[in-house]
Amino acid sequence: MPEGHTLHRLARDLGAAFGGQQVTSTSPQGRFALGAALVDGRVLHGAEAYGKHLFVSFDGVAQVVHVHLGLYGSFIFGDGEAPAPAGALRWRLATRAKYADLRGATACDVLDPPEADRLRSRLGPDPLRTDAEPERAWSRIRGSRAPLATLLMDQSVLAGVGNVYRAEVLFRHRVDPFMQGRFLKRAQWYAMWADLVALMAEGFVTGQIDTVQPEHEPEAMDRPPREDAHGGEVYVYRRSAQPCFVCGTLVRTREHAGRNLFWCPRCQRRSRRQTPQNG
DNA sequence: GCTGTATGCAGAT
DNA sequence: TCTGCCTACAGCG
Repeated sequence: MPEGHTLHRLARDLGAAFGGQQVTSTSPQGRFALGAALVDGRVLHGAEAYGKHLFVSFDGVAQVVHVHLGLYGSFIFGDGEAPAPAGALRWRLATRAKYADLRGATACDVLDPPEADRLRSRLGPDPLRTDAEPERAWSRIRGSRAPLATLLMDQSVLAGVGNVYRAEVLFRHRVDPFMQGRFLKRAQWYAMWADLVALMAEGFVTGQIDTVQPEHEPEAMDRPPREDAHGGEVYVYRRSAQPCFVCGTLVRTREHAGRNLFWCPRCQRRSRRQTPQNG
């Protein structure tokens, strides 16, 4: 479930499991053989997330290992001796006591410091980082004719927000996903930012995306158990054609820039003042 | 066993 | 706007 909170959890877990320890680093699948060998036998110095990107550093090596999970990637942690590698195992970090297996990642490569800087500099502010500057995102949004649904998923505007948090934060602020960025008010943006900071911090702690306020929780009896990968209760994400928890209108979905977008057409109706002159 | 789907993104067109 | 890519799993026949 790789939105930003997942990567920050991963960074924390990698640091806790291997920080300050000498690790073996291998790529049984072979696709990351050179990179894995570069840090094999080194002491893992630390792991840090920027948006959906993970950077792992090692003592005595200037380069960092960069991981992006993409849609399918996962890091699985285990205790004890690692089992014999099976399937497409991109990267394995291990000590005698623990191991971590990376599969399916879009990116797992070695970056030298300038490359890592370049990557980080093209990312917008990350709500889970204390060094984030939400004004940078605002400066991109305020003049933009692109719809908010596009802007919130653009990692150069805002880093770490994915399809679930996008849908949920727009709903929680009753904002029409198709409204152009230039019609969003500054106060609205800062309220959404503060909300993302809080929601994603909670996601970081719990490992779930849970966005529904207690007063909107549906009756437990009426609710099928949720098996979705995001794990928590959400207002609109993947709830198409189900009644909105707030107004009962059926949640809508539409493909937008190659991704599924979900919203409540009543709660997130465009106000007259937000409507562009040309329609 | 096959098909569809998924919390993502880069590169080509 | 499109295609490709990486993996796992549910649902289906």
